Amino acid sequence: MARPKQFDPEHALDAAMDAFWRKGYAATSAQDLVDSTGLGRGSLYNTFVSKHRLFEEVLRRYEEQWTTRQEAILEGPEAVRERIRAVMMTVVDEETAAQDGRRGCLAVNAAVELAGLDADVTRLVRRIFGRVEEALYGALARARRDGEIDADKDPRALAQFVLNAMYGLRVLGKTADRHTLTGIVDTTLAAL
Amino acid sequence: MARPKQFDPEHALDAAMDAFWRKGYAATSAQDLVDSTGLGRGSLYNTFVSKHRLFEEVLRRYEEQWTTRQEAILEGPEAVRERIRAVMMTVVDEETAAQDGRRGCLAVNAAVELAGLDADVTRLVRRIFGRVEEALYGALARARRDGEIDADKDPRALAQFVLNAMYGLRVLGKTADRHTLTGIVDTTLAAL
DNA sequence: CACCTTCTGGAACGGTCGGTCAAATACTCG
DNA sequence: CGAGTATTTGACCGACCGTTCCAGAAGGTG
Repeated sequence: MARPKQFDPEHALDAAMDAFWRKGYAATSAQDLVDSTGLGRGSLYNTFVSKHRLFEEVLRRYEEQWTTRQEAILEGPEAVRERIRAVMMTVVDEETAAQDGRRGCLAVNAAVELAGLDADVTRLVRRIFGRVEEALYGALARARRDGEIDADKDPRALAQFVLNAMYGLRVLGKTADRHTLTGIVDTTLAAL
Repeated sequence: MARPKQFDPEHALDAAMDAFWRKGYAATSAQDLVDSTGLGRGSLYNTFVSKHRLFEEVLRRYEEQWTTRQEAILEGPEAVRERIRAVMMTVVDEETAAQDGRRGCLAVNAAVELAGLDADVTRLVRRIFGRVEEALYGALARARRDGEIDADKDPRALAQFVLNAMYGLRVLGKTADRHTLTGIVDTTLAAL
């Protein structure tokens, strides 16, 4: 019908995600987004409407990618504790791998920066948190039925407990060393 | 020697802390600081040099106030688990009390927004985290000597585990309800 | 009291913010 | 190949950014 886009919107979304992830929402300028995506200002606004809408889209994409990966690990055939160790260790790995700035979890960063101030972001973050909790709950409930987890433990409480520890790692990961973080993972797993 | 200040710098610092706490560093403008402190631009810059220096001063004041309070609770005469429950519940209370925007912990917010990007803030945050960990460690080491905690438990690992859970609460506190948060506190305490 | 220093309030600074727009361009379809 | 439509480019917008500056006010000191 007309001139097609010269860029891949998903690729641009990934570039924008990287920018927001490193610097946060407020500190990432329109110019930063132009630079990181390589798009012109016009194309950027023509495609993504506004900085805010772009950020929402980025969060949705993050949910799609990250949550799906966590769900896949948690639905695996290994022992629950191994599966939960695996998801927790992806967090530790992410935080300690990058030598240049540990950027944490985009959803956690967004929650800390904007929850309560921005209704749309709050809603998106709540959904991401909810999905991960649900995946943990699924794994733990199944493990309890299978006798891997004591019958007197509440899978819902355990799921929230693990989720809490994972998000703690995102915060402590900003300053703590790998040894400390793996120690926390061990202590957390021992409580299941 | 000359004209004395018409305002109390500590009071201004508290007002600035409130502004930074609610909106974060980047999203708080010089105008916001003028409005919240009630100072003129001249007085503000004459006293606090720059937005960045002011934020550092605010973080130091936060450390002084918050850390001291946590240390006081942890040095108390009650059973360790009660003392640790008390510090964790102050977090839960803070997050669920405010109807208008749960602002979290200033140090956690600063860590998530700026650690890795701002060396001065990273250093200050690391010190705050360190002091709280040390206070927890002191309480747990004493409890182990007194037989309140099993001898085969490592007080350092437990201190970091509790610290991690506290910072998780700061994140989850953005979206979770009080019942969920208290449940997490219970599960965490049961692991000591 | 006059002097000197500091503080105060607000105008003003260059720069950047998020966002818009019109002209040039490149594609599809008839 | 010409008409029509959407994308691209980058100049441009008013508002606001963090910061500076200065004229005048207000004390303490001699």
